[in-house]
Amino acid sequence: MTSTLGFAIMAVLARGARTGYELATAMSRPLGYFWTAGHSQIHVDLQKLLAADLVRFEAEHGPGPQGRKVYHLTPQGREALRDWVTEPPRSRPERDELVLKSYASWLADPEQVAELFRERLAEHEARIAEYERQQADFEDVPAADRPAFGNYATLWCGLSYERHRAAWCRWMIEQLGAGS
Amino acid sequence: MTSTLGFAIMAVLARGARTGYELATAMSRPLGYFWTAGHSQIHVDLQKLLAADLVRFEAEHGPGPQGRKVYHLTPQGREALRDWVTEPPRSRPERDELVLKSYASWLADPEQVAELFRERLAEHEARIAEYERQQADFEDVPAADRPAFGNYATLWCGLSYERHRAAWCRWMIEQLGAGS
DNA sequence: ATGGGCATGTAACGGGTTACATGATTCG
DNA sequence: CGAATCATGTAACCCGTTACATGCCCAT
Repeated sequence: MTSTLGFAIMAVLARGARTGYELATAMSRPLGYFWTAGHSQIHVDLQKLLAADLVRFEAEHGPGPQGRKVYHLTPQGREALRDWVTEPPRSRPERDELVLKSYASWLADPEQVAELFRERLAEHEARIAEYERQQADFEDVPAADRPAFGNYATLWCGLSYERHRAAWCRWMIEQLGAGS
Repeated sequence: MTSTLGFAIMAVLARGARTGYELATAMSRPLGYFWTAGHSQIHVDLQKLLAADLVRFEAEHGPGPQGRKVYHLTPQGREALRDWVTEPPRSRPERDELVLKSYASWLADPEQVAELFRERLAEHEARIAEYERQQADFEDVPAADRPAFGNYATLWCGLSYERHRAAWCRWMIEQLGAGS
């Protein structure tokens, strides 16, 4: 059974061949906002994909103890990825530390809690500005059958998420100030 | 080092003494939208909290092979929880399978992808209706030093999140239909 | 020549899920 | 008396993080 990370790797590979190292940088923060992985896990999963013949690699002479390995999707890999896209996602449990903190916030000093949320708000606002810049680089919404559509769709979601988060932070700050 | 689940347990215990079983039901879906855990993990973590003297229990004669154990926070536990609230959250990596699917959606049949998002949209709309009902049960926003404030804050966040998600689903469905 | 970036991997560990194991109480 | 619910716990396994280990290539 291919893990979700396996599909994430294949989703990147569907846009072009990469080394494990390049996959790791593409999937590290702050890029790749929706699936992150360290290089160790990527190498492990690449070997599983290799065993299932969903990816293959061209060995190249280059840096590293074993040289470069440029991975690409096999036709089966592309097919498996396409089939996976339309399957309903297995829902992962929501785990949000900041929401948990808000749940216990009544115990703490409101001013300190407000400070915590002011810091988060600044982060969200910075990300909103960055995503808006990225969105402005698109002249139009790409057509749904072009790879760029995937980029645009995730960007739209990320922007919407950050705005929702920022709004919540503002509401929290307001509430915490109102009691004084 | 207390795990985040440890703090989640303490956050529930701060509202009143519970058994491990009651903690597990309180932290299972669909309740407890922001931190879930199975009973096995809860028992493991309760033993760690016990070792750190952050919680204690009263043994009661009752059901179960070892009887009931009603856990409550110790003063140190309450203090640790209060201190933790105002510490910045260690950010967990964003991992969102649906966003990943949207990133690879250009590979698949638009109508099938649209169907996937219509199903998700229906789920979000159902949750919005439920959360709105719960929100209506509050007459006012509770004061920031009352436990109910924590409930209201998480509910606010959950509602805002579901609306953002629903909006994204609607946008996706629209885009996927536009190409025909 | 040496330091930083490129590059591939393994090992140890922690947290979480699922399955397994056990048994008391309560209600019909 | 049997089933559902309440209740506690262990074991196997998976996934991910962090740390460790190695070594090439290129620019200064």
